[in-house]
Amino acid sequence: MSLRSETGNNRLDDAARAGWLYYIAGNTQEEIAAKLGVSRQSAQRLVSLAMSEGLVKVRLDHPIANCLELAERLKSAFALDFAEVVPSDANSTSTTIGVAEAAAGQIEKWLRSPQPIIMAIGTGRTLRAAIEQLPKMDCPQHRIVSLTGNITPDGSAAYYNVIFNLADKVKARAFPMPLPVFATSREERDLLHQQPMIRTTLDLAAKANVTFLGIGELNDEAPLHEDGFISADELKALQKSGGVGEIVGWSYDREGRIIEGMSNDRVASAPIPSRDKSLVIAIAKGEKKLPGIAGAIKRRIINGLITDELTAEALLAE
Amino acid sequence: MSLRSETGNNRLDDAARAGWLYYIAGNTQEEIAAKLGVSRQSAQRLVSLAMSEGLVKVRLDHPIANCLELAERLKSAFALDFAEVVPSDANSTSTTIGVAEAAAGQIEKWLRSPQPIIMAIGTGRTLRAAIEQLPKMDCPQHRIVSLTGNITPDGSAAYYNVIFNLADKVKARAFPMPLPVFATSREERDLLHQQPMIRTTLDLAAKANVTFLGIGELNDEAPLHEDGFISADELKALQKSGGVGEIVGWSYDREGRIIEGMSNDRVASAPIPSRDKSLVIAIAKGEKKLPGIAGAIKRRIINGLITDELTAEALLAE
DNA sequence: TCATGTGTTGAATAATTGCCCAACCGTGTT
DNA sequence: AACACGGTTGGGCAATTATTCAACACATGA
Repeated sequence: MSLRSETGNNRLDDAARAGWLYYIAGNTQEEIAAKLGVSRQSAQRLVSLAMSEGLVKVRLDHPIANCLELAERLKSAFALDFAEVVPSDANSTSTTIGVAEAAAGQIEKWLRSPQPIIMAIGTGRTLRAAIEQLPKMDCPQHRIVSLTGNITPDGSAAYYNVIFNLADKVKARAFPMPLPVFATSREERDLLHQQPMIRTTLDLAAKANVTFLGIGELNDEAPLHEDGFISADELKALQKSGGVGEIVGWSYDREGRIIEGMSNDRVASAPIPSRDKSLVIAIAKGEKKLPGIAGAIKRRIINGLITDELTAEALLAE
Repeated sequence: MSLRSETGNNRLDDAARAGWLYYIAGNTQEEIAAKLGVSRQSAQRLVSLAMSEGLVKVRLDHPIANCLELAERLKSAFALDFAEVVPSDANSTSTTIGVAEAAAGQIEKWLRSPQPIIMAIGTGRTLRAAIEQLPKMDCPQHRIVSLTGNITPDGSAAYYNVIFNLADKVKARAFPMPLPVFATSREERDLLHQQPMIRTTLDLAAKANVTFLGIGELNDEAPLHEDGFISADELKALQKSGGVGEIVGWSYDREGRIIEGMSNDRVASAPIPSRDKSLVIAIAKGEKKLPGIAGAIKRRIINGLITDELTAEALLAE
């Protein structure tokens, strides 16, 4: 089917072909090998390549009773407007597996709307994993706005700022914030926010219909620190003031109170959109994020949550 | 009743859970069995249940996926024994790009067979482009037979008769038809076909294991006319009789019926090999050829097709 | 009560898949 | 020319998954 000696692009093509024959047409790898004219081992490699390159996307479409029930209980216990709970895999240490797929499902659902919507996007590893699960789409009617700056302290683009990936994949208009994630001072931040272009983006963010964001922990592996946005001293200070979690850079304590001063004075992120007029959905799971999630839902910093069974149970046990 | 439906629900629940652990979390069935507290076999059954019940949805996010699906649909809609669809490039006006490479791949695959085969070859621009894509090979075990004469009305070799190019490239024995493409009359054609050497070639063609050929349109740019095989008047007459396409010189209408009389009386080509006992694969794409392709598959003048996405969709839309 | 049909189970086994390794190929460097 | 290197290939084998089969549970209706 394919000639030898061709480029890497062709390799992905073959991988897609193999993946299709395997996962959709149900061929064995031996049959695929025959059809593609390669050895069985190569067919196996192509199939696994299709998977590892994310060409193949698996989604599970069934409301598992326990998860549904947990979601309902979460909604009623914390006055959430939206909750989704996915099964837990006790052994897995991944902080994204499962919730990323579920988040992708939700994001896709919103984007399928023919009515134009404004979707605000936070940042983080979980969100990035979710975006990766999204299929290619064509949604020119929607606008996607970033809640955070996209420039790191060293001047490079922030890796976990995923608005470009998202807008690219779904062909929607993107409104990034061409700002550092943190300004050097409150004054600079306020000044930056005065700029007309930034103003427009901030206004757009405030009008978002739905927001998807992650929750960062503020323990010693806080992503805010690991990614170089705040110093070790600042992290310590935040912890001392009771900081347990962080959303688009805004740190808060276990009661969900935004901490006054410190790094919060410098966050250049947009304010989190209204939880009265729109859905603000956090995607987060895991024991380490528990205090952060608990704080965020307590004061309705968010009003929607995608998490897993274990986390849901822990939240309800409090 | 409630008990029954409850157990059924639980079973599906477990299936969903097992499917989730398997496809999303990447557990082995043994791990799943341990987590769900069932035997490994039961876990396997749950996983396969999740799949067969459609709980698990697999998607392939790559342009090739659509092509493979279209190929399957073509096969089932038109009872084809073979179909391949390549991605369309809407910008390109080439009538060969993509399909030529795919055809080359198929031809190569057949030629790689260690068992001796007989391959019949039609004529045309698309086929020529396909042959050009072929790598050099060494296939003395195979025989390649031309379905058409190789002499133009002016006595020169027909340019789009590609059997020599092909046989040369793959070092197989070639059986051309040392005849004009069209005789001057039915009587002459029949007489020519009586010649022992031609007889042998015709017999060989009838025994072909696989045939590759192109489809010519019968609009005002009909290659049959442009290459000087039929006059403008003859073309008009064919069009008037409903002619929409032509295969190795045989003209047919939109129902795939070979047109009686006219140029068909003079075609010196071999009959198209059996579609019951062998594969007859046409390589054709493009809007202009659409009626020709549609007619040919309708009556199974061919039982295999290599085309592109747009053409495949148009064929299926009829 | 008992045959009967339906559906589930685990053991055994067959089929398929995943992985390691040595060999090989093309490329660039000394 | 010799050589190292990154990447690919197919053989061999171990792990995993699918299927078959006999046994069994259980509801149903005679």
